[in-house]
Amino acid sequence: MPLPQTQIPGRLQMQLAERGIRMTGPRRAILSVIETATKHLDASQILRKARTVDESVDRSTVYRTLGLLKRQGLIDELDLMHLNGEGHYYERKLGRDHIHMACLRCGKISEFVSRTFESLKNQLERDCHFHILVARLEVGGYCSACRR
Amino acid sequence: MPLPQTQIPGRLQMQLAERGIRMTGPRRAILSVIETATKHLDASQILRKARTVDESVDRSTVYRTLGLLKRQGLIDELDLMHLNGEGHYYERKLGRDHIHMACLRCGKISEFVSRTFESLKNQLERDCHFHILVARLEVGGYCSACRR
DNA sequence: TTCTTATTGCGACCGAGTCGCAACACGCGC
DNA sequence: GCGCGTGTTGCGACTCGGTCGCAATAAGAA
Ligand SMILES: [Mn+2]
Ligand SMILES: [Mn+2]
Ligand SMILES: [Zn+2]
Ligand SMILES: [Zn+2]
Repeated sequence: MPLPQTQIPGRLQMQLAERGIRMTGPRRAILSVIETATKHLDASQILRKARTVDESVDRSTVYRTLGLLKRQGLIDELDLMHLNGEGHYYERKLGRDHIHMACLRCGKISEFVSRTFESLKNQLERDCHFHILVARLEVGGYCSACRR
Repeated sequence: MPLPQTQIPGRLQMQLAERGIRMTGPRRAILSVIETATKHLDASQILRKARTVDESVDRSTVYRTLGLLKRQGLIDELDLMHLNGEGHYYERKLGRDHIHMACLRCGKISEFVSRTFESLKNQLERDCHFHILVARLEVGGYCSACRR
């Protein structure tokens, strides 16, 4: 069996280590895929890419790892308006939340960071006495290019 | 075959009529279920309730009708954080959008109307030149009773 | 190195949602 | 009220995203 390629442990790997969570070959492969992703990936895309690193990774391991990362609050799960089928998309959670806009005509996904969004969440926590762990704002409509 | 029970045509039924969309028995059953719902229903709950009005309604007709109502912008589709399985929930779209909060411990769903949310949407339309047709803000966390 | 325990691959499974098709019924024009 | 064309329906088969139980395996603490 080939050595797992020595790679600088990414942030995700470190964050799991800090929490005392066991690190394995398949996990390293999946984490690196998520960490180096340049767009929102669904589970089957993550699987395919992870397999180019570790041939033997199984579909269920991908789902189990995504479940782990969700529970740890390290990734977000998105619908992106279910533009293509019923699947979900995943992305690393970074400092500030962002809004996702999906164009219903061309399918383009754009992102937007907003101070107002932060205020809205604060208002919610205050007025509703609700402790927010995840907040997902997804919008569907027409992007600047497709709108007329 | 029994006459479809004569019922005052609800708002949804009227809105479809205005748009010149054909009205049928199964549709009337499904619309009335959605219109009289007191909580967020998923497709199988809608089916079950619709069948108490019209025994013969089929699962696929429910999905087709939900698709129609979505395309017409008359209902919203919700994840409610997928607290139970992967299904979606539906509710009539009324005047002002509202936010959904799902308690990850007790499962309670609460709703909240916010002026800030409206401003946020306006800001988005202005700053991103994006024409919003649907906006879904869903929040997961702990409700006032479960938080400590 | 040993030992415990978490994790994995596998295969079978489940449930949500879709689709093609032939039968049906809505509602328009007569 | 009576046809007729077209939109809608029920049905059954299917796809696809995601889950689960289990025996084999590998982490990592001691
Ligand atoms: Mn994003
Ligand atoms: Mn969803
Ligand atoms: Zn577009
Ligand atoms: Zn609660």
